[in-house]
Amino acid sequence: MIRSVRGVHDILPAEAGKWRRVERAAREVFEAYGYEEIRLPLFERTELFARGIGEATDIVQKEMYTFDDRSGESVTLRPEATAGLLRAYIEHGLHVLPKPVKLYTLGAMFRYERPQAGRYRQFHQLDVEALGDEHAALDAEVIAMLVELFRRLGLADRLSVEVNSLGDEASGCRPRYRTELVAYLRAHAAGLCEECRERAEKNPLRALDCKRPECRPVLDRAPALGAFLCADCTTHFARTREYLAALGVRHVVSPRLVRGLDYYVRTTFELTTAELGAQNAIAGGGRYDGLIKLLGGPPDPGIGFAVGVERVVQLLPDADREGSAEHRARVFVIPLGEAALKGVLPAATALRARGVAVEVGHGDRKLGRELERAGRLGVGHVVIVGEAELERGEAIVKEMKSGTQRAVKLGELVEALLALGGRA
RNA sequence: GUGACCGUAGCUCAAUUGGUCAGAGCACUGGACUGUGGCUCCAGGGGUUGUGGGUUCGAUUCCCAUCGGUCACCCCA
Repeated sequence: MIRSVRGVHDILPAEAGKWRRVERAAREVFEAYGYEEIRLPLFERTELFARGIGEATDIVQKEMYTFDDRSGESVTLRPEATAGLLRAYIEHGLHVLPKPVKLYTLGAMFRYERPQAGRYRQFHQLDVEALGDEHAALDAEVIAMLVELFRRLGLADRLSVEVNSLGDEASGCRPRYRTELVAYLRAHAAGLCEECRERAEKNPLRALDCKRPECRPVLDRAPALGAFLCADCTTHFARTREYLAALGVRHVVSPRLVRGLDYYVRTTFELTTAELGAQNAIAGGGRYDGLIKLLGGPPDPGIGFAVGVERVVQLLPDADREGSAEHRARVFVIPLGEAALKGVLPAATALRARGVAVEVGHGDRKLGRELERAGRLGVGHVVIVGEAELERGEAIVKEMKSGTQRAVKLGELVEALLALGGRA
């Protein structure tokens, strides 16, 4: 047997309904906020991710699906959507559109990682980016929209919203803080775990998020980023929070919220849940004002987020029997014998053309068996056509729930069933 | 990349210290019920016990390897 590749999963019909719910809700919410869909390639030149995500990040160093195509060019299955979306924004000159340019996309991403709860090699994200506008009101609107998505999915009260400001590379407040933090971590290396001592050199901000209790005393007294923010960043963050309050978005400031990608500046945010084990982040994003320029585009600011669809789906309750039958056949046609089958096919086709889902039996089974199948498929009505009915040019329409049935002329069958409408 | 636990029918799981132990329930197909269902009863199909080696008279059971699953670390959505 040929099995699927490690870390990838089939989404079977029983689960697909939940995915559709999530995707439908996302489209509705994003479009209500003025975002338009953009569809992007699943792979890009490796260089794009190396530059956009950061050479030093784990994603680029050890988690990318990278290979050479037949021309010898190195390409990579996208590990996230932002880099490719910005590439398209630059390549097609979308920056000439009225700002902010609001785009969303959804689909599969790939990372070569060891599978774990909520983390797979092919995973799916909803990705939203608002480009060319740095107003704090936009930061708040983006976060509010994300919360609205989860409210609509009935999950809002199982999530918490964390926000932080990382300062700015350009204004220098983040570099200043990083220098200070590294000095502090080195000075107190004795009180830190080995990993944190490494982080102090590699990625100092991430040390703040260490889960080991022995590191807490040192880390809790580390210099706080907030105190180092420049005047502009301080104001931007304060105003973002004011707008969030005005939008009614409850949130907590989490000084340790330091995202893993190099390009984030100023506002960062995350939606977390206590229900998914170690992979507790369900969505996250932030501002990346220098990234578009870094990728060769105009000096436009940007802010966006990604939602892990697998993690959202895990939080959704299983659809009940009614819900899962939503898209199944609503009418089950049971011909008895070959002649009846041929006689009823035109009506079935006509119904399908009118948007009614129809399942047609093959005419070679016992009526009782077919009714049993119809019952288990959960259809509302069955149409029975036997030889006797065929001779009279009729069919029997039976309502499954009540068991009542009546004869209908074959020529009037389509209209009769359509008239049953939603109750079918 | 590191570690822990796990791998028997499509699914959920049984199989006493290695000795008819390859089974049950659900699901599927057919029959009881010659054209009226969701119940019941009966029967059937389906497994080289993840794969490959090894120990043994004999391995689902013990050992090694490998592949996969799960969870955690690293990191991250």
